[in-house]
Amino acid sequence: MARPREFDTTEALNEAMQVFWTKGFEATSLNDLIGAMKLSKSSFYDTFGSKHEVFLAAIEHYKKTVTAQVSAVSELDAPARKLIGSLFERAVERMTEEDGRRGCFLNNCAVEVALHDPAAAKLIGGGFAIMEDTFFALVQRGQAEGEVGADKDPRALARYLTSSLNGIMVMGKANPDREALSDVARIALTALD
Amino acid sequence: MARPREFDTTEALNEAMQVFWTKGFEATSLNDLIGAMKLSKSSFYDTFGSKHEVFLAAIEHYKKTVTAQVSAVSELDAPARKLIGSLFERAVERMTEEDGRRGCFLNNCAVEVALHDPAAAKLIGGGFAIMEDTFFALVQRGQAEGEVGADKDPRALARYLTSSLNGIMVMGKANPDREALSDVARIALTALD
DNA sequence: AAAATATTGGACTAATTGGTCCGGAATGTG
DNA sequence: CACATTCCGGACCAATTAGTCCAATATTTT
Repeated sequence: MARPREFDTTEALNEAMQVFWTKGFEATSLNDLIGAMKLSKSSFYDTFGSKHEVFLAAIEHYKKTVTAQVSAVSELDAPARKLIGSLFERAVERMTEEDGRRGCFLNNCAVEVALHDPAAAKLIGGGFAIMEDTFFALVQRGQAEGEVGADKDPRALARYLTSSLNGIMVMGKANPDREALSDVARIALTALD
Repeated sequence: MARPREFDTTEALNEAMQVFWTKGFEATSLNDLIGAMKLSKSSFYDTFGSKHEVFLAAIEHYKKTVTAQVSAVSELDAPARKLIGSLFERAVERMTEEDGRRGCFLNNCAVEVALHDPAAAKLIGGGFAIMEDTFFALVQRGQAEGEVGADKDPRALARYLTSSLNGIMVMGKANPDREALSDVARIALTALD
């Protein structure tokens, strides 16, 4: 009984991303996917080709939405240093929320598949690059605003911040202790001085 | 044709750990395991019970070997700050080696299964705690030696170092660029000043 | 209303999954 | 040599895996 459908591809991709995000690639089954995406197996293969292709598309989708959203923070009208701080705070906050413990999708993917899936690895690298560029812009602005050490290499700092944020995610998975994570975030930010 | 065997349980566990380390839990099949451990399926179940139990045992094994090995570094007769630096250097080095890209087993496990496998999560948390304690001892020694800021909270610093090291591993998975990782490590260590 | 175009459920593969079980072969002990 | 104990190969299992295919149903266009 095929019902009327105005099918939203990006919405379906979003659902797929959610599943991959919480379960990981290997642990996600076809049934999980078609359940979440609300389409039939036939339509799934007609439209997306394979589990792997959907996975790649989900990573792309993440970049276009979540990462871009983070990236938009850098445009906000506040001291850059404060914005960097709030990004870290927010990460700590989320790792202690039930729903947030999934961490960062890119992070999860990097750890689970980057080694064995070159296509995914490329997309993931691109995602991290966006984060890095976001931090890069913020660091430069922070330097112009005098709240970030002007002598520092902004590119290196951007890399460092990206790495630190991911470190916090990993630690949060094993031990979502807010104070411990806060300690880490606070110290990480002192590198900007 | 059963051959004489003097079966080494911890050696088998070590092989199992290697497989889980490079492939992850989900992607490792029973056949992968019994192949690497060089025992029959029957013996596998007789001796170890299940895939999951072997997984947990592998995490324990990691703690007893690799983590303990790192922990031994703190005993070395060199300035503590230098030892911390060399732990980071070594991590960067390994992430750019073909064989080292697997990263840290605890890190991988934390990201892949901590959310859904409480038993594993507990063991993983314990592993990170060992790392943290190692750094804690080193930081305290560094403070006594005057090479680490005496005003800093050593516990917080230890957490921070553990987190940073894991951040480097994750970044290395997506982009094993030695210079970039070196930048990160160098900046991370400035928090000790 | 008829034809063309989606979209579907679900039957169907072939392979693989983790796991059980047993008959038999090798071993050490008496 | 005989016995108990290990250990193992491989048959077997039910469930699940990703993926294919088609007949049937729904919608859109004519």
